[in-house]
Amino acid sequence: MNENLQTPLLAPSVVSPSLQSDRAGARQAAHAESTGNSLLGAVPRKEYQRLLTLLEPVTLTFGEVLFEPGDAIRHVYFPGVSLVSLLTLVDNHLALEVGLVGREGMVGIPLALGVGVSSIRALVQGAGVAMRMKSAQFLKELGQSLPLQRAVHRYTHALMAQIAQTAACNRFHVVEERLARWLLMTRDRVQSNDFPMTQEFLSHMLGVRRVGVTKAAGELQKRKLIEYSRGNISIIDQHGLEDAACSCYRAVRTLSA
Amino acid sequence: MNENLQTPLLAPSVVSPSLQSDRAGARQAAHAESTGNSLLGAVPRKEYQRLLTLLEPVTLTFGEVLFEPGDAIRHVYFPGVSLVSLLTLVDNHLALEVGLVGREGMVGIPLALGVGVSSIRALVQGAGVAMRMKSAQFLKELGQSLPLQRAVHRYTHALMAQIAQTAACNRFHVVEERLARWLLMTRDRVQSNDFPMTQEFLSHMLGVRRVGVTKAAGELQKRKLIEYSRGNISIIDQHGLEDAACSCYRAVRTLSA
DNA sequence: GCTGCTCTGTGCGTTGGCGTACATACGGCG
DNA sequence: CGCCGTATGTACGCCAACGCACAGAGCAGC
Repeated sequence: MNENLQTPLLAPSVVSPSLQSDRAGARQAAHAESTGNSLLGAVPRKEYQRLLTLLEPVTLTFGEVLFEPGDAIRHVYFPGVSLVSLLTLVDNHLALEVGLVGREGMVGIPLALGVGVSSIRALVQGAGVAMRMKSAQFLKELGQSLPLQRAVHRYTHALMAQIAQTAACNRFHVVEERLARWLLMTRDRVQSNDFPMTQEFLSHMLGVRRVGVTKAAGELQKRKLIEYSRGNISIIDQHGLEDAACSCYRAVRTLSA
Repeated sequence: MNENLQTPLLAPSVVSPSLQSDRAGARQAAHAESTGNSLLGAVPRKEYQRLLTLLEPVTLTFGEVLFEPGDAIRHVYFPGVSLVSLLTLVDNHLALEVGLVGREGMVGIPLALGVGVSSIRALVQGAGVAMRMKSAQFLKELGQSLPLQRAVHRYTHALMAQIAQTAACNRFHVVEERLARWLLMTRDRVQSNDFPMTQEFLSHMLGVRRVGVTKAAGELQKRKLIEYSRGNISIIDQHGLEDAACSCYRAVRTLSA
């Protein structure tokens, strides 16, 4: 697999007006800035401060695998400016992304459901910072903090909805629509209009051939919705891209709001 | 849509030896017999008795919709000898099954995650009996009973895994393999080798054309794995069918165990 | 400035599933 | 017994995506 995506995804110094008006932005409490994670940001300041003492900042590097199917979950991760893909493996070699976790969520949901073993692969797809907590401590905190429990449960539901929507999307929509959707979802999570991303990598996420991505991306570029070259993609027409994406994009965003 | 499936799915008077040795059977507590639901069966007898007083037996009829996307969840359902499909809708007309709930689970998981609105359609696919509880009472019980909470959480995880696996399955496997898998999963839940089922209906579950099902089912019949005629399907070679199914069948069964 | 690697683009033939249309077969009901 | 509705089967052209193979193109390092 290529390794050219190890460059961290940097938060843009200037956030576009349209991003600021996004629901995700509105939901994020001000005190979340020290972690960058808005799920943690949803708990009251006092408890948040306590959680902070248990959280360890880590740098996630591109291609890093947090869990494989069958692995014990040792830590839960709260991405800041980083991005983690949840992949289902099938037949021991094919992979398909079923979920995308950024600052709005956490990695390690099964633990919150009393299951200590991952059934999917969690792959770092955008390098950057995250906070993590030992599983045992997380469980303890979860038992003591109702707000944390609520936030985690709420996110669990959003993730389930996302996975279900993705399932249907993969069945009914063509590559070009799905690619557009994926780029938009990634953009929402890294809050930047350009990010490192090869077609090879995209092909694994979408579960198609690399040439399928080449064709779809070429078409989007021809229509002046995106630009890309050698592992970097820029969204240049967000609204146009939303029109090019399937309805699943707006559907999932509504559910997560 | 056809209506010939309103015949209740009857539990066979004689359960085959292979079914008895299934993990699902082993997990089911004896006192669950009054509801037929093994999720409820996982809570201790004492609490179970209390839950019983709050549960109302209902008969689910084929084609009945328990929730549509956006609906408030008024009751949670614990199927006995009945079967509920969870469908994701896309573009307002296409539907795809992402989950299948039988006696091993419950319908209305979002409620347990603090979300009172369904994001999917829950469609009765096999008529029969179920128990239901008012949402408010369910939430109250959930807050008071750790064993119930554990059982629900555990099932939530299994359902998520099932949905994720289904997503990949729909992407990578051909209709014939998916059909075989679906028949086996249904069999596990109704605990019978034959059940009413039209190809038209199957096509909606698998998200393919009816003729696609005709072709795949014809092939399976030619190979003497199943038999069918006018809305009834019989599995005549379970092991052969398991070989014909994709690996997802065994994968999901392992996860749910 | 050349070499080498990675990323991207193109060109086959193949295929699984699609949309549509129509043809047969079973079974209940009058 | 014959009719009719539903279930199932067959046929045809079409297309998105497949697997495979190889050709340019940009960037890095020596």
